[in-house]
Amino acid sequence: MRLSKEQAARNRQHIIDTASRLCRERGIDGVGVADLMKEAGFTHGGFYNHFASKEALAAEACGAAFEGALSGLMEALGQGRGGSGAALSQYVQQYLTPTHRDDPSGGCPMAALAVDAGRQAEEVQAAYATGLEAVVSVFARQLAQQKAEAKGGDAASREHAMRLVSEMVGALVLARAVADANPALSEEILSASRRPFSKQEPRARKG
Amino acid sequence: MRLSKEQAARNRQHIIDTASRLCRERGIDGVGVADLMKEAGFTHGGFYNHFASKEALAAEACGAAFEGALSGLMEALGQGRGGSGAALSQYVQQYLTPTHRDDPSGGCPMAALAVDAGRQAEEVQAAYATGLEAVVSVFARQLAQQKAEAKGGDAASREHAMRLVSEMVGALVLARAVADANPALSEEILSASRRPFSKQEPRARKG
DNA sequence: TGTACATCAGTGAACGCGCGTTCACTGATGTAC
DNA sequence: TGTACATCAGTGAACGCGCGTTCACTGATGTAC
Repeated sequence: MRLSKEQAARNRQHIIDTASRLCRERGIDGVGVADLMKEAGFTHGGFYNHFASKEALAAEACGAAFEGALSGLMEALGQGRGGSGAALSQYVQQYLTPTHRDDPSGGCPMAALAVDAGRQAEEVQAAYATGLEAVVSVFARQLAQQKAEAKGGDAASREHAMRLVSEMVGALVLARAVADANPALSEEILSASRRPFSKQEPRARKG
Repeated sequence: MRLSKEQAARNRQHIIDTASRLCRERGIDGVGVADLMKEAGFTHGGFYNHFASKEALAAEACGAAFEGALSGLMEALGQGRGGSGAALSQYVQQYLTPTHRDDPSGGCPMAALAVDAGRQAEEVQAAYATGLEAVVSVFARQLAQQKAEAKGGDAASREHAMRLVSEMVGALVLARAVADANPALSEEILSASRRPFSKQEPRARKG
């Protein structure tokens, strides 16, 4: 039953990617080793051939989720039309949609793992912190570029990036929290934060 | 061993309050029925004399956490000095402190239960949604009052409230996620969102 | 008001179940000669 | 290049443990007469 090194490495990565999705959907403590391995197409005994512990896997899964999110972010910013400002606007608008809200397993790890990470061991938290720092710095660079284009200087871009990321993550997390129980409120939360980035989405008429 | 109705009701409330703290700290799935009852000073068997299920308890605990948070919010807004704007500013600044960050069990349920609520049954999510709606409407009323004082009209106060709550919750949740692994980043997240509400906290000098 | 009995909050043992982890085993791959 | 053996990814049973929930029991409270 021994596999080639290449196949073993591919299987290992497949387990990490599966965990990355499942953990975002159900939370780290909501994913059992047996569950995970079954979902990945294996029996659970082989888990410890790849990982020292569930915690070690969780840290790798968290890192993998951020890798995916970052490459998505870079791609979105790279192909933006009409200047860097437009690209960021488009990214933020797409982030704050019901589609993203309803897809935690494929969506933003900052939002899906936020509360979890604070309760996990430092190994997981470190992966989260590295990913968050990377996202913030990409946002800051983009905002600085945008401000330079607008001849406004790059002052405080990092602080601006922090606040923007906080609002995006907060809105997504709150929208998810009430999505089933109060869909109208959930949609309202998303659109409130989305509107400032949209030229086609005017504020609802005053009652 | 039968207790008076009053004592039984007090014990029940004590269990709910204990659960409210523990769930915010460890997450709903992180609190066992036996754990909880022991922490409250009872043996675990009696749990089902008070609650139909752990889920029912979780919903009551979530509701109780929001009750406490709301009364804290009302109190803070009621005793604000220098107009309603100052009171809200003070509340937001205190919300975004390391002290609050490091006290999830006594702190904001929106932040502590956000990701959890999205994964829980509708009973819990409904309690969360009710609480969130109440917080947002208190914020909106306060912002409307503040804008009226500044003769700016009350336009879009609710939308403004939504965005503010999203940013506050996002910042707190992100700050907690990286508090151990990257304390400097954690503090930076809080101060970025806190500064606009503070007159005494100027932006750090440009590098 | 006094007595007899039903109620029910709390106790602690027990239930089946799934958890993370360990283990002996299999057999194709990788390596030493 | 060919043979002999060590390696190790995957299997599936088993481990101790804690989970949510149920149960028979206790005895003071609440109630009916």
